[in-house]
Amino acid sequence: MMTKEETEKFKQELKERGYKLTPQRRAILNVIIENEGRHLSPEEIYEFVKKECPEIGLATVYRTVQLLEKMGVLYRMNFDDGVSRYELVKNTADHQHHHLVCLKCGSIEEVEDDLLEVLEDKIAQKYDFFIKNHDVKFYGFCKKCRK
Amino acid sequence: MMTKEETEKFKQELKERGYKLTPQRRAILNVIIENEGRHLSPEEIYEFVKKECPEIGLATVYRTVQLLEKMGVLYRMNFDDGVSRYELVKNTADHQHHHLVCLKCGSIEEVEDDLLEVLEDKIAQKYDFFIKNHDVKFYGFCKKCRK
DNA sequence: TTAACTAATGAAAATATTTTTCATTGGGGT
DNA sequence: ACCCCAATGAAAAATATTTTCATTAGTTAA
Ligand SMILES: [Zn+2]
Ligand SMILES: [Zn+2]
Ligand SMILES: [Zn+2]
Ligand SMILES: [Zn+2]
Repeated sequence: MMTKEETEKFKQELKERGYKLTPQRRAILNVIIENEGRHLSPEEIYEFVKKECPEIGLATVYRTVQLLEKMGVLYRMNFDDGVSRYELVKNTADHQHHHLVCLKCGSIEEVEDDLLEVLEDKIAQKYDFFIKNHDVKFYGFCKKCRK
Repeated sequence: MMTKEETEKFKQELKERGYKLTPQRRAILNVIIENEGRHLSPEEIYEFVKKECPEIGLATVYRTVQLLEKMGVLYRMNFDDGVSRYELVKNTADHQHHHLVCLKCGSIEEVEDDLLEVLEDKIAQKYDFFIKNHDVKFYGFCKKCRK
């Protein structure tokens, strides 16, 4: 659950862009914060948020995650399972972290280490391409599934 | 256009798995080969292949690219533009190459250098995860769009 | 506090991509 | 040439997402 100060900060950020703080938006952001690390889909967020906000519509969830993405609060990701998934942007790192996707059990693990500076510098030079962010997934088999 | 030998090889690979060589499959693979580097979607493949095979159905294109993916001939990729895109698996490298995606013009450039061995070794150790392949996209601005 | 303005909402319809169904065709082995 | 069953095209269905629209409700300023 967001603290009063966090809610106030969120309200401010919305206001700056001409948006309003609604109970639905607060509830959706709460669900995402409370499930940090889970990479929820709109449908999954909807199921959680209905507990708090039973009258909410799925379209509002879609609209809100898109809004939060535009505001830089969320990242949208695609793990090739047919749905978009969202996670909080960590303001500690300027680039998105990497993901380990298990081909057997589908688990998604986060990788702290970035370690792409060398490669990115090389690419920037060789291809004359300014890199703003990256999307790095490693597919393979997790510890559990290799036993 | 595939040579007679390439077609024969394709037919063999199909046969090994109990599949048949149809004019549709040949035409679809031809389109993909002739557009190497273009990352075509099923709909785009369909438009090309209709010139050769006007009676073909879109469902056959979908079925065929999935078959070719299962056979290890194609990779399916997602550039977040709402469609799947396919490209030939290059049998020179064991891992898929990286892509530079321009956030302005949408162009997709391929990166020869892999340079992920160090990172992958580190991940394999630290996270006890066996890496089979990766999906690496760099988002940013291409040379042309930075002018 | 109230009134006014307009953004946001829920429900339903629409859209877009992909998959499935099913009757028919045709590849490939005999 | 014949048979078997995999493959096909067309249409329907399934799935995820977006849009429409009438109504509700934040926010601001009188
Ligand atoms: Zn696993
Ligand atoms: Zn993550
Ligand atoms: Zn560009
Ligand atoms: Zn490529």
